[in-house]
Amino acid sequence: MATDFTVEALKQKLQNSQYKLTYQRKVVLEVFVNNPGEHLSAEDVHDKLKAMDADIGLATVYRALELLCSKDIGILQKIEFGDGCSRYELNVTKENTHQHHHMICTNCHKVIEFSEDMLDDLENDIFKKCQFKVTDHQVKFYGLCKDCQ
Amino acid sequence: MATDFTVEALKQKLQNSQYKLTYQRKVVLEVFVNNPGEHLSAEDVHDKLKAMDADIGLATVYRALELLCSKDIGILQKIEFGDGCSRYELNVTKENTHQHHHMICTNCHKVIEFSEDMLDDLENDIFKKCQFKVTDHQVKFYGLCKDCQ
DNA sequence: AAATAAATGAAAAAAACTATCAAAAAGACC
DNA sequence: GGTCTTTTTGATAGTTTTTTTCATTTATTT
Repeated sequence: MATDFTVEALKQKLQNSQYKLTYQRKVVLEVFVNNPGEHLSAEDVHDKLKAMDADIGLATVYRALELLCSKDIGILQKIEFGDGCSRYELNVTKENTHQHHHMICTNCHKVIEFSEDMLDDLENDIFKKCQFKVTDHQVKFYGLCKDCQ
Repeated sequence: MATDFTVEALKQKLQNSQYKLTYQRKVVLEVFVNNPGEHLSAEDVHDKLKAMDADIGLATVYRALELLCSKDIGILQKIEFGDGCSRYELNVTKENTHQHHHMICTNCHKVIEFSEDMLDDLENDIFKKCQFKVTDHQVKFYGLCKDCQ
């Protein structure tokens, strides 16, 4: 069951939790669908919307991002790269699907994705040793990309 | 070769890069040595210093934290837990040493450490597939701690 | 001890985000 | 369709964290 990023799916999820499907929420999702693989800040989303003649308020962008990241909706995922602002991307995590990791080049600051997970052993180990039930994880690798070595 | 958090080691590293050993940098390091396992924000460090009668400027705390985290010094490590501020801890990462991971309870927001690494296979795989040379990593697990399940 | 280069403190400024509240829009009901 | 109720939005002000500025102080070199 791959995650579905259509407006229909959004509408469904919103209605399941008593939220309304608004133009603003729709176009925020659109920005992510139209810019796959990018890690956008609230400001980035706001700018891209302006460029596509959908000039919605910045506060609304923040509110939409928060909602789309919430446990209820879960269409987006928030990531911290330590560059002073939160960034967001489509949430491709699902029970049976593997998660991807981020590799950050410490020289050119490019962010590359790595789509294998391989953390199942570690998560099982954590549960055995600490009784901590892992539901999600975020992994960042720092190092030198192909071009910067 | 375990990392050494003495003032002598700090002095050495600073001098290697033309930095000066100041009282302020010394006491910032001291706070971390005296509070092992804690993830302190700049504000936290500033407060703890005030409490030990070393009331240095907050801007200086920020500057010391940045320097101690830099590649040149590398005595501290910056972590983002997504709670609105950057946090810092002693950097225990070293070539042959295993890194620890953070587990964050999504219910009570407690942060627990897990001291096994187990990412060598994944890092080797990354190098084979992407020619990305990993030098460091940061792993965060989200889930429910023992008390919150 | 004097010179010089770097670091500090205090305050202002910047940046990212959040709260407020009146006006507008969405969905429900007839 | 139109009306009602509740949610959402936009604009702005406010908060919080972090950075910059610049005159003064401190560390190291000579």
